[in-house]
Amino acid sequence: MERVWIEDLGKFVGKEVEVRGWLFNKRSSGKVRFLIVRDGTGFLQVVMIKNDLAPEIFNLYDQLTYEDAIIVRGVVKREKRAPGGYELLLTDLKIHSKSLDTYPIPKVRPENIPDVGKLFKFRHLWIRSRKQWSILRIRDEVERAIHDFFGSRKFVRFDPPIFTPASVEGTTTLFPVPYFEEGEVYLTQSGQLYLEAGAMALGKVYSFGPTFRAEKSRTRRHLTEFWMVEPEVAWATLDDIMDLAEDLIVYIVERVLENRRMELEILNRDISRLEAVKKPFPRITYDDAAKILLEEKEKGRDIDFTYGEDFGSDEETVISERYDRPVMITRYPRKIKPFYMKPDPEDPTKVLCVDVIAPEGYGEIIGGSQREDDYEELIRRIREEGLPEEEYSWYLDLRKYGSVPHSGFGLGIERTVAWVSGASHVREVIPFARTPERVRP
RNA sequence: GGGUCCGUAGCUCAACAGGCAGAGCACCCGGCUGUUAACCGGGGGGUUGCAGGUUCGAGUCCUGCCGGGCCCGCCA
Repeated sequence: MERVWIEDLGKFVGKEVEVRGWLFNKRSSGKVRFLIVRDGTGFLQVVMIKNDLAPEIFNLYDQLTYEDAIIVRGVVKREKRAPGGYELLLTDLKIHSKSLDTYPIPKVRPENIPDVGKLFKFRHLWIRSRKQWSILRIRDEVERAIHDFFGSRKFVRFDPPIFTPASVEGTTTLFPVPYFEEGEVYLTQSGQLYLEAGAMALGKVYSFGPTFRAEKSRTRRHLTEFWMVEPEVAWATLDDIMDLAEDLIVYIVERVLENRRMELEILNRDISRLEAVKKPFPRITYDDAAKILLEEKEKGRDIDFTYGEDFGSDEETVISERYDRPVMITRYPRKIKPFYMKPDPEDPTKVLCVDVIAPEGYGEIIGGSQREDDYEELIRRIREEGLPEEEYSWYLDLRKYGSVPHSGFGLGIERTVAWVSGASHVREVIPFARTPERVRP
């Protein structure tokens, strides 16, 4: 008999197969009993009919409790009444191992679902639930889409170091790590400076990996450990990478709609909001965005924004509400952006940068820029920021030996997955979230 | 760093103005031949986060401590 995964059951209609998994739920109406079995690839209704089964098998039902590991055999049937469209008419059942205690997470009643925050102490079990299962499968699809996107455009994956001696963005906080005679190094906040070196060597590169920020940010959009994808392209201008960012986001959303529709439905995601994500995205400047905020303020909305400062998350939401797709905001004031961004030749008080704000209040998912490629100008900026010049000597070499225009951006995986899946908090979209107050489990 | 809310059964929550600590789910027992996070009947389950105070009497009021949630700033 063939052992199959639930996601492949459609290929075995009429055949007797074996499924190995865990008991997700059970119900009985006497002589007909139902098991919901999950095996990681899906959820399956299993039917036990008293007259068709030996009593010692039929009665095993009474022993079953949540999350027992079980092995079921039966005949696959197409069945409208079954969730998922297929069910298994049981012929044999084995309890591989019993749950030793009451399962700590209620799974049956929607009104009994604890606050998301409280569930994190059970994260190792919580990921077995339908919604978390769906979110993690969407995350996988997003990540896979990203690799396929860059692969098809012949970008070379370039893995920057995790241990770094200096900060990319001097203002944010770093996690120090003891490092032999060196004393202290830091966990990376961004691979960008290394990616710029990679772009000069390999043309089009991207990195995909974890980054760390020791910010005590307690919001639904922050983690201390999060994943980023960062492309960097030689000879690319700001407009070039804005096109790239737009294509990437559209592709990610398309792929999720194509391959993870069932999961979106389990999450009650409004799919029409995702279907609206098509090219072109609106492109506005910082000054345009500031005007929008001013208009909204005149309409009586409570907006606390001063021209010249960065947008807060409330302001981002107000701006994004005007559009049904991500909005790209360019040319922020130079003084609120890091040293490596190139000033706008038409207005040197601004830099050639872009933030992409996701719809529905999910906030900034991309930050990118055209990089300063002039040697003298870059030194000047490093000194202006009071950064340790010696640490940047290798970075300056990139401008010394055949400097070219180049641009790149970073896309936050968790914020993107949270937006696409409709999750309320980025902690839900990574298997084991790290926040200032939680590193367990 | 700032603001705000909450700790009662394994989980979610009640308990009016201080007066016998309760319900749903989970768990155990019984019933039901197509259930749809089924349903019906019964049962076991508590140091009310910890320490102190006020009171005839504290889950409830006061003080301190511990733990947690949500929002903002910073950012992706």
